[in-house]
This record gives sequence, C-alpha cells and structure tokens, in this order.
Amino acid sequence: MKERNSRLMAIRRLITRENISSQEELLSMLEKQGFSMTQATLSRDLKYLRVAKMPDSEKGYIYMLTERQLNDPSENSELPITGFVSIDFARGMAVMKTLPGHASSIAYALDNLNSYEIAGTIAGDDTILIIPRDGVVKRDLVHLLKTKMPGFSNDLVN
Amino acid sequence: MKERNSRLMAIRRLITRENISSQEELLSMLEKQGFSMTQATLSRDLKYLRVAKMPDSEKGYIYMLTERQLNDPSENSELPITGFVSIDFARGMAVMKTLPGHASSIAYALDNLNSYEIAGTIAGDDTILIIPRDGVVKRDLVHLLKTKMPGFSNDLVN
DNA sequence: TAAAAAAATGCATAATTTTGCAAATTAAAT
DNA sequence: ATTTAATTTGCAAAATTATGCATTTTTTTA
Repeated sequence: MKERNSRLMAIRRLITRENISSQEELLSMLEKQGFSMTQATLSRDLKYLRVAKMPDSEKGYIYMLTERQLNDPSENSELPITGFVSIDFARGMAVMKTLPGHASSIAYALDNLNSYEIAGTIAGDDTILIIPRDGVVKRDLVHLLKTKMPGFSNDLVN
Repeated sequence: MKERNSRLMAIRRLITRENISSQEELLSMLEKQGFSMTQATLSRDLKYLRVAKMPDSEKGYIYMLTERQLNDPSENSELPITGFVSIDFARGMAVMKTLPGHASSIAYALDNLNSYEIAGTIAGDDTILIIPRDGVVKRDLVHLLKTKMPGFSNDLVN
C-alpha cells in the first residue's frame, strides 16, 4: 500500500533529522504529518526498518538508522576501468585508491553508471571518495562493482 | 571498583561474540561467569557502554556495540608539514584547511603515515577531507596529528 | 582515620516496547 | 466480479527496559 511506504519514508526522515527518544514521541510527530496509526504498528515499522535504539548523552536514548540491504537487479553493463588499486570502507563511504592520476577518470566512469547506490564521487589524484546513498551498505557497493567493473576482485577490498 | 570494570568488559565481550536479545539473557550469561547483579544494574551498564538494541532477522532483536576503540601504539615519527592552517570535525570526518596550493602535498604526507586511523584523504587546493576509519574519533585523530605533526596545536582545532 | 562526597546498586515500579490474535484491508487468482 | 490468499493493523496484554529513591560501598578530603 502507498500509505505504508510513505509512512516508512517519513519515519526514516524523522529519525535522521531529529533525536527521538520514544515511539510515542515519534508517533505524535507522524500524526502531525497526517499519518494515523498506533504505537504497535510503529513498533513493527521500526523493526522492519531495522531502526536501533541507542543510549545518548543528552536525550537518554534515541533512535537511529542502521544499515539496510536492498538493491537493483539490473546487472552487467561493463565498464572499462583501469588503474584501480583497492577499496576501503569507512564512515559508510568507500575510499577507492587508484594509480596516480587515474582517480578522476575512474570517478567519471563511476558517475556514469548512474547507479542508485552511488550518490556521488569526489576524486583527487589517486583517491576517490564514493558517497553511497543512505541505506546502501558495503556489500551492496561491492556487488555493484563486481558486476559493473571487469577485473574487480574481492582481494582488493579491505 | 574492580568488579564493575571487569563486568563492563565481560558485557562488551559477550555482546560482540553472541547474539543476545534481552537483558535477562545477558544477565544469566554474566551469572554463569560469576557476576552477581540485577537487571537494573545491567540496564545502567548498557546505557553507560552505549550499547544499542537493533532488530535482527534471526533473533528478533539483538544488542550491539556502537562506537569505537582506540589506538596509538607507535609514537613520534615526525612529519615535516608546512602550510597547515586549521582543522574541523564534522560528520565523523575531518576537514583540514591549508595555505592555497598546499593541500595535496600535505594529503600525500598524511597518506604516507600509513596510520590505522586514516582510511584515506581527498585533497582540493586548500582543503583536505580526511576520512577516519570507523570507530576512530576526533580525539584519536587529534592525538595522531599531535604526535606526528610538528607544530600541530590544539588552537588550530575547531 | 574520621567525616564528607561521590558512585554504584537493589528494590519496586513506572515507562516503553513487543506480540498473539482476530479483524480489516489489499492483492491475486479463478 | 467473487473468492482466496496475503498483508497490514488495532487491541489488549505480556515482555522488556528504565528509573526514583533509599541504602551500601568506594573514593576524597581534611
């Protein structure tokens, strides 16, 4: 149903933007946005969204998004990439190392994949910062690269 | 007290090694290890440790550690850096300002520290984005820079 | 080392979250 | 268009977690 989906989106949005410490609190925020539901449903939504509750120094406890999993089944479209060295994951982002001078061309190619997973890239001389969309995890990105990038091997993933 | 500390350690250990879904469950595990306490105390311990509870596909809900560990075994190896201006922290990352044109050389030097704390850097003309590894916090990075970068002062940290 | 301050803990209970079950709504199949 | 299967939801109650307060234990201070 459409209602449920937009509600789930709204929940994610609220959780990232506000520090919410209870389901009742979140519930009233949702109601202000026009959603009507019970706390029980919200509990199930949070479970579905894999939202975690963690201690917070100022608010006591707050909800926060954790990692997700999902992705597009569009496979193989080949991407001629040379100069790739290795890739690291940190801060929910990927740091790709390339041969000196190769960063921008590879970044350009990555951008042109127009893949959902990648929100954007920034290239230096031999390093590319890949910013994945919210909810996209390491595995999603590895999967993407594996299918789109000839010669990409797990051995190069740190 | 010593008891409390070893208990906190034990809790962290158990949480990383097992998938625990309730405080009662964790409590009985702790009792098997010789700790005696009530659920109330455990609740406070988890809060102190900033342990989050998140939905899990197999166990329903599980506890998990959030932030960090620290590090810094190797000290002082000096790094001749000039052109450094200031550093800011945001989004779990560091944004370093340099004199115009100095960014890439400093970034290069930082890369060559091959320090665990830094996953990678991206340099523009007078700005460097430093991406710390997961778990590495501001203090860790400041410590690293203080020990490796002559002339690095707290005054330059925003 | 006695006194004072701070920290930790248990108890009981409040607050919050999860869930079984039945009803309602939506999607699929005939 | 009906019937059937699947999904979603509310309700009420169970399960789980957090916390105020008094007490004990530990640490500091004089």
